[in-house]
Amino acid sequence: MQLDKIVNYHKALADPTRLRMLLLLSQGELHGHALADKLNLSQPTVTHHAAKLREAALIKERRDKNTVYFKLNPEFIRANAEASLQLIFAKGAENMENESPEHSLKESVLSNFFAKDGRLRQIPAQYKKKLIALQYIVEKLEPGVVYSEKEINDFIKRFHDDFATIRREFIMHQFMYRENGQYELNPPEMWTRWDYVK
Amino acid sequence: MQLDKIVNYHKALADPTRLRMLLLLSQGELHGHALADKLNLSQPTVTHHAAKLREAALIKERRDKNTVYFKLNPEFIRANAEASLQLIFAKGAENMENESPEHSLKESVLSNFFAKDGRLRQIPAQYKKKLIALQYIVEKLEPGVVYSEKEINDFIKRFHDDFATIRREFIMHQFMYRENGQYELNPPEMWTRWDYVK
DNA sequence: GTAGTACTTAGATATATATCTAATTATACA
DNA sequence: TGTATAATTAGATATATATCTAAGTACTAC
Repeated sequence: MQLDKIVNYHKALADPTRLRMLLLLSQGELHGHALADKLNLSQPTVTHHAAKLREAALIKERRDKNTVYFKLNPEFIRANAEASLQLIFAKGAENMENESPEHSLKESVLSNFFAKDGRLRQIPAQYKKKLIALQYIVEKLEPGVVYSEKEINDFIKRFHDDFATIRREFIMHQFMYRENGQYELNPPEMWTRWDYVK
Repeated sequence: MQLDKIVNYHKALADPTRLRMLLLLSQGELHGHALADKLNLSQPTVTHHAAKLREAALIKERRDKNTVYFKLNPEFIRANAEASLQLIFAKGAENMENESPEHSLKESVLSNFFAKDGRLRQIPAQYKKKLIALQYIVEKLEPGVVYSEKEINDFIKRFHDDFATIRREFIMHQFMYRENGQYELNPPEMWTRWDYVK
């Protein structure tokens, strides 16, 4: 549900400590310990807030030895801000209506094309249904995380053997972008959404 | 403190019920009862959320007989979204530093130019100090409320007898805007801020 | 392997807040 | 003035969450 994502975005920013963290990170990447120092907080507290920011895809992390460095994920921050305004202004009526009717299509695709163990029986041929299935899978990836091609393949294989086709579809419909063998989720605002396809 | 305003903006939007309210209001104004119906909530709950949205200046209210109509305050919503991104991206370092040093100037102006009863002894001649005094006064106005000229005059007279000069300064430094005798606060982002004046 | 460092998880506590019902206030109108 | 309608306030409750300490995990380096 689109609305929840926007709520989570705002929840992530609705805390002075997290805003201060982002402010510090806007000057460059920092590791957890440094953040705890600068913010006068315990390390677990930093972990707690970092998790929230990561869930909302507002920061990225990179591990070097046993130190984790955090940095901003500016595209996602902007994309969410934009999506929030879009939600309030651009859409309006349709939005509310959209949910129940289209919901049923989504549910029928999920129950018809996915087995009980969560695997995709076959790739839907119909465009709209294919998008629903792809989105369902892609949402299981972590936003902000950089995946190698092997990791993406292994991930997709959990759902379907033809990982090459699905990986290509991910790129084609802008669920992910690829840069020299590295894969990363796009912000949901960039995805080709089945519920806008007429 | 700038940071708190941003936090409050995001807190206001960090709740699904309030987002749904804004969504409904994006299609036009509604009264409390109608909102309660559409959202399947009790009226006190609507009052509760409306208060939060009003505090963050995201909605405006208008009373007709004993019915209160709510509508969006789009400029403020956009201004806050913008300010939030500015905070994270544009500024960075200075922001944190800015606070303590400049704080003392603000405090000295407040204690030197304002009497214990809260009235302004005299309008500061120095530009920066004048802005501090004006901002202090203007912050006592409700965001999103439309004031008549008489109301503004009466309001200013609580602080200083020369209401005409101060009213003119409010407009000049973009604290407020005027449209055929109606006055309304501008979003803080539009104010000429003393702490950015070099 | 053992020790050290950085981070995460678990569990406790205090505060905040979303929601409701019941009581109160404000306004209109007969 | 009395009654009806809409809104607000008060008070109760349940849930969420920010923070801490203590214990556990992951990785490095010797």
